[in-house]
Amino acid sequence: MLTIGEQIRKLREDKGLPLRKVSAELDIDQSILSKIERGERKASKDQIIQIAKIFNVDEKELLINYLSDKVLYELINEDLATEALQVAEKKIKYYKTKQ
Amino acid sequence: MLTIGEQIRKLREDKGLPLRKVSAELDIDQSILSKIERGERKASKDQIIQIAKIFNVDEKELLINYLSDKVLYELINEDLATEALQVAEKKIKYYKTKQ
DNA sequence: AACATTTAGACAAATAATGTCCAAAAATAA
DNA sequence: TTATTTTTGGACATTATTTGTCTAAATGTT
Repeated sequence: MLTIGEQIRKLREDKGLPLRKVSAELDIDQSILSKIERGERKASKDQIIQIAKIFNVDEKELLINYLSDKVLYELINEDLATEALQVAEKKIKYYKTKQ
Repeated sequence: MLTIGEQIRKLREDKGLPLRKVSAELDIDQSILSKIERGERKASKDQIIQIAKIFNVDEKELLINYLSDKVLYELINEDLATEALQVAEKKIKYYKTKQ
């Protein structure tokens, strides 16, 4: 189970690319990409989509990892995280059927 | 199934209190509380805890509703919301056992 | 009508997000 | 070891978001 940052680093290292190359494609400074990979900064949704393209991997899978990390980040310091997630699931289902 | 805002409004109206009174206790303008109740603004965690005290209701229950709403808000426009939530649950469990 | 309550929106201040740039540290190659 | 490349840390700037005040308009109540 990898964080989105770890997954990006793995994709990059598996191709033997330096931060410089990938960050150039993303049009951001390499230090930002370094921070994203180490979880010190968050990527944007657009950046994740671009990364999926760059490494030719399934966009959905990457986005799911990205989104679940965002949720994790929001709840990780909460005692009631598990309970909140379960209620969130019910709510999501409820509002999805409503739409 | 009420949003945290709807729940707060219900608590307040059941006691017949005007926004003015409750917002004074929370030390915010009444227009802010009005917006919180209608989901136009987000409350802070501290405000939720204070609201639980003001209305003498279970703090945990209110916090779970608050946190799940925050998650919902983050995912409601995402096609992959359900999938992300399920992965988030696995991750939470994983990181909880690690700690 | 008079009064109380709620809502809308312009505005301001504080905080968070997002990036650049450069130098230091670490890893790799010669 | 020295040189080179890559990665990381942090100061700084800019922009966006959050969080609030204030006032006036809208709505509800007596």
